[in-house]
Amino acid sequence: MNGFRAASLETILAAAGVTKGALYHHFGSKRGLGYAVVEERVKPLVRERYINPFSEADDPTEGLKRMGLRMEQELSKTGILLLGCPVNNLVTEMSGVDEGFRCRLAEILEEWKDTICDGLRRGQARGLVRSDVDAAAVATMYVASYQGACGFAKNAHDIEPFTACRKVLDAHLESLRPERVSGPH
Amino acid sequence: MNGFRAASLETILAAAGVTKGALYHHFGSKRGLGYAVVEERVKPLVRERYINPFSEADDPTEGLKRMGLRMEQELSKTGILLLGCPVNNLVTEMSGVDEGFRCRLAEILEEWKDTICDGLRRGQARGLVRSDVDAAAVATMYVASYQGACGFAKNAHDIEPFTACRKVLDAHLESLRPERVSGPH
DNA sequence: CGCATCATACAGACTGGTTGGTATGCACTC
DNA sequence: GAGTGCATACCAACCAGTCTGTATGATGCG
Repeated sequence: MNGFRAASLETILAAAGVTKGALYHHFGSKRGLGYAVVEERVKPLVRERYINPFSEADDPTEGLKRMGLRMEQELSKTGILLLGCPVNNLVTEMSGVDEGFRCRLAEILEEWKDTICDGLRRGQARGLVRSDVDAAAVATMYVASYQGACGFAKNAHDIEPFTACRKVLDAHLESLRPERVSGPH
Repeated sequence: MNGFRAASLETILAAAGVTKGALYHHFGSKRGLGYAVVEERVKPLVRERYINPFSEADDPTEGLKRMGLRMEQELSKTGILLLGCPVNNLVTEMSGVDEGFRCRLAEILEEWKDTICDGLRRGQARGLVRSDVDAAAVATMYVASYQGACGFAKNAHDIEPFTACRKVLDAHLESLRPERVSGPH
């Protein structure tokens, strides 16, 4: 809710039930704790919740649709909508002021994008996706759009903008499918 | 760079060349200054730079393309990329902790979305846009996607993700055009 | 006109509270 | 007894906001 910098260390300590000594013994600084959270919590979370399920999907088109749906379900949980996407939050707050955060977040976004890109390319090879689509660009667009949609919904205090965005993106995915080469319309 | 809360009042004061007395005389609080900035700077900026040019465009499809291009040009100016989109920045930082900010930002996003929505509907009436597209949803998606693309590019320290995103969105716009009813392929 | 009165528009020192970080000390293990 | 893992008191820095003082200009009045 408060972001990294406005979050009081004392509050974090109290919530975690540890003392300042323990924290500085293990992490060295507030920043060190932040890095660890990104590496050991946020990154695995994105992997497990969005990246891996997409990788395992048979059809990248369906995989992307399910990714959007999954995110919407997550945001629909009580309280989560108001918190927003942790990646988007940290990107906005920290990428301009701390290289350590920026690089760690870039790793997450890149891995996310690359996985989608690979999936689309495999889809192209198997004739599930039109061969003239720029897989990398589409992958970038999907990651960016869903980040933006999270922000929009967060500010609206309403999941509706996210849903609207997802529907348009789902429709767009259909337009990436190859047209039937033969057969009746 | 620092966001609203981490920005020191003293620094703002020094940069603006005014004193604390003057600020508190006119704005009452730091928050009051923030509200004024959103209302009197950010909102007009979004209007003049993105909303109005789109309204004046003849073809909503072309209008949206130019909107993306305009945003990309803006982000390409030295230093701006690292700052990111002020609307996106404030949404992420403030919408969860301050209703005043949230409402003012929601006004901007809504006006932006509504203008695009109206443009698309007029386009539909004139046969420039397929009648089966959900204008409101598409409008929401465009605003959200460009916000997200700004964040992605900001974190990458590179305009490329924005460009990629814009190209896919431009291609998507073409798919919103009605298919030719008659004539040779 | 000349002077008093008052409101506005600041200037800047000051304050109470909070922050991240540190120094010291203690318990426990090897 | 040396080292590790922590607890806690403490600190300097910084913050938004307040308070007092003052310069300036308008207004009223004799």
